[in-house]
Formats: sequence, C-alpha cells, structure tokens
Amino acid sequence: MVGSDRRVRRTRAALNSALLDLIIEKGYEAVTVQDIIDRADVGRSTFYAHFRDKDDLLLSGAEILRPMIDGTAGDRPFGFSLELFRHARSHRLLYRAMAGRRAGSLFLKWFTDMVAGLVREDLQRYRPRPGVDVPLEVLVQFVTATCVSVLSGWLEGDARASADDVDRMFRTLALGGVAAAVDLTPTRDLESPDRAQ
Amino acid sequence: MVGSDRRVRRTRAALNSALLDLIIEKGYEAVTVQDIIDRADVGRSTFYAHFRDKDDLLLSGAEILRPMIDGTAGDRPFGFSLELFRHARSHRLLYRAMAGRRAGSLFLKWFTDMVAGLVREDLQRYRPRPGVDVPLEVLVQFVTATCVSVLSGWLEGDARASADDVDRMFRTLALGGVAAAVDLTPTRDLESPDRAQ
Amino acid sequence: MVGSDRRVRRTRAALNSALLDLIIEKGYEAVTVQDIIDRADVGRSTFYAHFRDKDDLLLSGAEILRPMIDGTAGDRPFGFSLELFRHARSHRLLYRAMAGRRAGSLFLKWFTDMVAGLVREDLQRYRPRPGVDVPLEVLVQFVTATCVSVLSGWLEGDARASADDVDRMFRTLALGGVAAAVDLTPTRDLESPDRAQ
Amino acid sequence: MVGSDRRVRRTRAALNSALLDLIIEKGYEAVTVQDIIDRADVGRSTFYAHFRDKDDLLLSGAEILRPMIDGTAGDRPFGFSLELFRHARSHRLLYRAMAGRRAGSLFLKWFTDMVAGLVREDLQRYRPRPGVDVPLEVLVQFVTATCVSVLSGWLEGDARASADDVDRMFRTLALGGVAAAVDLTPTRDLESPDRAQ
DNA sequence: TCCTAAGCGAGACGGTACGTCTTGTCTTCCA
DNA sequence: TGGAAGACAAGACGTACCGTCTCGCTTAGGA
Repeated sequence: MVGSDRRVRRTRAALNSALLDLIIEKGYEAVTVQDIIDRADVGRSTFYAHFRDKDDLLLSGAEILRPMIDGTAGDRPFGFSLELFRHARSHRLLYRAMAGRRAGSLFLKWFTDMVAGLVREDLQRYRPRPGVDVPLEVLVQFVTATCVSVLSGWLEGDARASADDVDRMFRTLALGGVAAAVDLTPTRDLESPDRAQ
Repeated sequence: MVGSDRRVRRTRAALNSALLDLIIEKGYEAVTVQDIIDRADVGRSTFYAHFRDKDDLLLSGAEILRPMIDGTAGDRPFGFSLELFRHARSHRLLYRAMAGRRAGSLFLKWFTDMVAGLVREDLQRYRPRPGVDVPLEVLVQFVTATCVSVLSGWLEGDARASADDVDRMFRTLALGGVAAAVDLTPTRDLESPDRAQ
Repeated sequence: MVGSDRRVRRTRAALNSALLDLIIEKGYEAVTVQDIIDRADVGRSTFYAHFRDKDDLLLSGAEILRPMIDGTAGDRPFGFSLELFRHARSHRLLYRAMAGRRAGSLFLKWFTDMVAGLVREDLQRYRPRPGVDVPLEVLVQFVTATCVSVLSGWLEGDARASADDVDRMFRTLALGGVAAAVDLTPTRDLESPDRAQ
Repeated sequence: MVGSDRRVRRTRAALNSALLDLIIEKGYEAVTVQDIIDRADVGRSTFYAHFRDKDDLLLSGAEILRPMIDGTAGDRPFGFSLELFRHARSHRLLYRAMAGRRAGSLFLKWFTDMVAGLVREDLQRYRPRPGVDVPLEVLVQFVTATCVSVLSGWLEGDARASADDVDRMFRTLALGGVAAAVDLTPTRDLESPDRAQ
C-alpha cells in the first residue's frame, strides 16, 4: 500500500492540530495523551501507532515549520531573520505557548537548533578577524541566542513593535558582536557556491 | 519549636545534596521524589513537610548560589561576569547538568533571571545612544542570553578555554552589540545611586 | 455465492489448522487472533468474515470430532467409551492441550456436553432401582464427570496405560456408582426406539 | 511497622468483598480491575500494591474458605462432604458464580484441587482390593469429579434438594465406584494415627 | 473473451483493559 | 505532641488485543 492512504494523513493531521490547540489552551506540559486523542477523536492505540509519545508528535509537527522558514536567505548576513520574525508574528499564540518564557524545553531546543543551523551556514561565509579568537561555534550560539531571546521577548510583551523593528534590533545587536570577531565583508568564495545539498 | 532545630537544617541539607547528586547522575527531569528521599534516607512526608515539590527543593538550593556571585561587581560594564564564569567552572558538573544544552528549563530560568537582574542593574548606568531605538529590556535580554549561551556552550564542550578566555569572548560579543545602542562612557549618575529598591 | 467455493473451504481449513497448531504450542488462552491469521496467512477481515471470534473457530472445528466418536455404541452400557479413549489417544497432544488440567473452559464444556449427551441417551434405557432416589440428570453428570476425569488424568500423566485399561477403569468406577441407582439389566424398550430426533 | 496496620487489612478486605460482589453480579471473567477498585473505593496503585492481578486477589480470598471446610472429617469415608455441601448451600450465589457451569476455570481449579486434597487424604487409609488395578490418583480424580459435579449440578438447578440429600447421592455414586476398587473396611493403621501435621 | 461481483490481503482504526509509575495527601505510630 | 514512615487515591503512561472498517487486488463464473 504505497501512499498509505489519505486516512493516515488525515489522522496525523488531526492529532497535530489537536495538539496545537491544546498547547495554546493549557501549555504543552499540561496536555495529556488522553486530551489529544479526545480532541482529535482518535483511539488511543491509533495515537501510539503513529507517534511514540507526545514529544514525537510535537516534533513531527514542528518539522513542517522548517520549509516555511528555510529557503528565504537573501544576501545579507542572517538573511533568514526577517522571514522568521514574520512567521512568528502570524502564529503568535503558538510561538508564545511554545517558545515563550514558560514553555517546555523540547520545542525550544528544536527551534534553537534549527535557527543555529541557519546561522552556522551563514557564518561559514565569513573570515575570522585576525587576532581575535572566538570559535565559530561560540559565534553561532551567540547569534542564535540573540535571535531567540529577541524573539521570545517580543512575543512575551504585547508586541507593539513590528517584525521589521524587531529584525532591526536583532541585526544591531548580533552584528555588533559578530563584527568584532569576523570580517563581514563578503568573501569571494560566494562566487563558487559549493552548497550543493 | 524555637531554635528550629539542627535536625531541620540537617534534613533540608540532606535533601538538597541528594538532589544535586541525582541531577548529576541522571538529569533533573529524570529524578523522582522517591529517588530523592531514598537517597536522603528520609520519609516521604518529611520531604513534603519541607518543600512543596521537587522544583521548590531545587530553587531553594539555587538561592544559596546567589551571594556567591553577586557582590563582585567592579567598575567595568558587566563586571560580574568573570566571577560567574569562575564559579561555573568550579561546579562544572552541576552547571552542565542544570544549565547545559539538555537541561530542564526550571533552573535555567532561575539562573537566567538572576543574570538578567545583574545585567539590568548595570545597564541602567548608561545613556541610550541618540537615534537608536532599542528598549532597555531588549538589551537586558540580549546581554543575558549572550552570557548564558557562551557559558553553556563552554560547559558543553570540553572546556579547554579558561574562565578568562570565556569572559573575554562574552565581553567582545556583548559589548559589540550594546555599544551600538548605548553610550558606554560611564555616567556620573553613579555618584548618586538611586537604587532604592 | 452458489458453490460456496473451494476457496472458502480452504480458508476455513487453514484457520482451523492454524488454531490447532497454536493451541498445542501455547495453549488456547494464549493464542491471539493475530497469531492465528499470521499462521494461516490470512487477512484479519477474512477471519472475521468466517468466524465471530476465536471461540467460534474452536467450536466449529470441534464439531468435526463428533461423528468420529458418535455412532459406535454397541450394546454394553456406555458403549461409546472405548472408541472415545482411542480417539483421544491418537490425538493426544490436542486433547491434552484442550481437555487437560490447565485447559481453558470452553472446549472442556463443549466436550463434556457432548459426552453428557451420549451418556444420557444410554442411561434412558435403564430403570431406576426402587427406593433409591437419584435424579437422572445427576447420574448423567456423574458418569460424564467420571469419564472426563479419567480421560484427562490419563492424558496428563505419561499415559502408559492402554486405551483398554483406561476404559476398564472408567467402567469399574462408573458402573459401580450407577449400579447402586439403576437396574443395569437391559430393558426390552430398546426394540421400540423412540429416539425420533 | 509490625502489624502493618488495620488499614492494610481493611483495604484487602474491601477489595476481596468488592470482587465477590462483582462476581455474583457479572461473573468473574467480566469483572475488570477498574470495576473492583471503583467498588472498593481504592486507588489503582493500591490494588497492585496488594495483589499481582485479579487472579491473585481471587485466590487470596479463596484461601480463607479452606479452614471452614477442612477439619470436619469424621470417621466415615469422605467425611468432609456434608460440611462442604452445607457451606456451598449457604454461599450459594457465590459458589454458583464461581463453580457453576459458566464459571471461569481458575476458581474451579483451585476448588477441585482442594477437594482432591481431602479425598486423597481419605483414600490413603484404605487397602486396594486385590486383583483390581486402579491407581490411587485415578480414584482421587474420580471421587473429586463426582463430588464437584454433584455439587455444581445441584447449584445450577433450583436446589430443592437438601444438603443431606445431595450428600447421600454423592456417597451412593462415589462409594459404589470406590468399593469396587478398594476395601472400605477401615484399616487398623487408624489406631496409630501419624497425621501430626 | 471480457466483465463483474465475490473472496480476500492488508492493515488503519476506535475502544478497552492492562500493569507500571509518580505525585501529593493522609493516617498512624513512636520518641 | 510533633515529626517520620509509608499506605493511599488519583490518574497518566505505553502496550496488547479486540472486532469493525475501508481499501484495492485477484479470480472465477456468467454474459
């Protein structure tokens, strides 16, 4: 059975969306598997046929965020950021529930790792400033932490600032630090991009 | 129950240290109340007589970290940082278990809040750079995130860098960003400290 | 669905024999429907198209035992018994799995009922001994229980006794009790058999 | 904690009696652990702290039947029987639910084994009749089966017969068979009873 | 020879019970 | 009489089966 049915997709979608609803309502930690399957109107065994546990369901749902954010790089350093902030803005409740101050650590870790991946890819394009010894990974963590903290601070508050404002802040703060450690003048390597994958 | 007893202190201490041991062994989340009281050789009701739950015990233990770090400001911006890194260095296993990448969010939140307090206090001494509009709170979160991310990255790795190295990195990254937003020339306001609270 | 198909018969046979195999391997209770259909290489829905449940399958299979045992009455009281013991002997593993000490109650009940039928038919030929008040049904249950208990004891042990030995024991025990309650001299009623059904 | 509390006893008693009630109501097989703990007003974990599963609870309850039946031997062969029938009479619903035709096999096995124990003890007092070769164990099973089948037949019906009537039937049937195999004249061994335990 | 209804496999699904685990409360005993 | 020990209620967890169901594939018997 190749495509394994519309049914399977529908079931998984129902579970995913039930989880998101419930996260917004009472926070991830407080949601039980029973809650989810009641909401999705699905049998218990069906749940476990598709997902190992609640975490698995969450992450499987998170994966579909990735392509929405990826891709849109642009040529500026950390070009992904504006799109990221916009996405967060339009799913504010969800992000707040999952990435805000009171969130469980699971989604936050996943999200942070994803951002770190984007940042790392970007940073590899630049040359370290001679005489300054900050390891690449530290820079990655720094930029990532800056991005996530700005984002979560924004969502926690009443978010009067626009996505553009927030993006500007992020760039000011991150580039200030990064510029001290690497030469942000684009390298010539860019002409022969070997980022096949 | 006047003197509140040596016993009480001993019991609380036993619980605290049992928790720390167990955190190092299997991570905070995996530790159960049963584990703790078995290790501390204490009855269940005793535990709940002293602490509301596992989190309460953790935070009550964390409180004793505060004075070790506080105090040592100095006159440089974020002067607390070197001492912080040193402290983390000497309790590496514990910090790693609690503040590292795989840590639960509770201690991390407490720790981050504590750092944020120190940062906020510091930042209030400086004047915003005219024309740049980054709210104080965003700066606070930024510096805090930078500090914590540098720290946790350091502890995660094999920590060959010295506390001084790490402190230097932190300052490079944080001050780069902060300098773009505020004037780091010390204000004279320091002579009339209005830190009433 | 006129001829009801070779296919149907083959499917049912496959299920029946899969069940018997599995009963011998792990005992009736432990066999699951999944086991059966895996063994028979049959789809789940096919199973339920033919049988209501595991019990149904078992009993449907048991029915085919009946003619093998029936018929061979003879003129002695309980003349069926020797043939019954011989049949059990030659399907020893199966009987042991299903009628032995650790057996589930379903087959045992079916089997007991079948034996009881044979016994009842026999006993109706004799006249109660005057002054002794043992209801027919009690006698039936008694002889049946004697037969089944002797049989299952035989199969449980290492079965060194021959079917004839066992039959002799059964007769000794059963007839001893029965003789006290009814007159075993054959009645003439037999010439006018009123066994309409 | 020595006597381990009235509480424990009360809990176990509550579970036991909840089970008995439920067995009478819907039969042993149909009773779920949830039913039991709801009826006993006890937590799920408490149940499993005391008993491994439903079967364990049943058997633990059955054990208390033993002394009620034991002891009252008398000097007749199978002297225990009258008392047994009387006991069954006064707990008719329970016996019927557990030992009747539709009963699960667990209690029946336990009960049968108990009766077999009493029977075996009795039979060992008599000498085999020379020339008749019926193994002791077969006799035991025979008498046991006779007893249980008479009992369960009695309880299944509307039980107009008195315990004495039933006992008389049992003796008629069992002794008829047994007399053919052993010499029921009491042996002299009885004068030096070594049944200390 | 094609066509069409059935038997069938595969297996997703809702449902229910299980036995385990952990939490925070409550009762009882003992010092 | 106040604190320690641990029995307890509550309820979530992940697993195991059940019996129902929805799919397509195959496969024969009638057109």
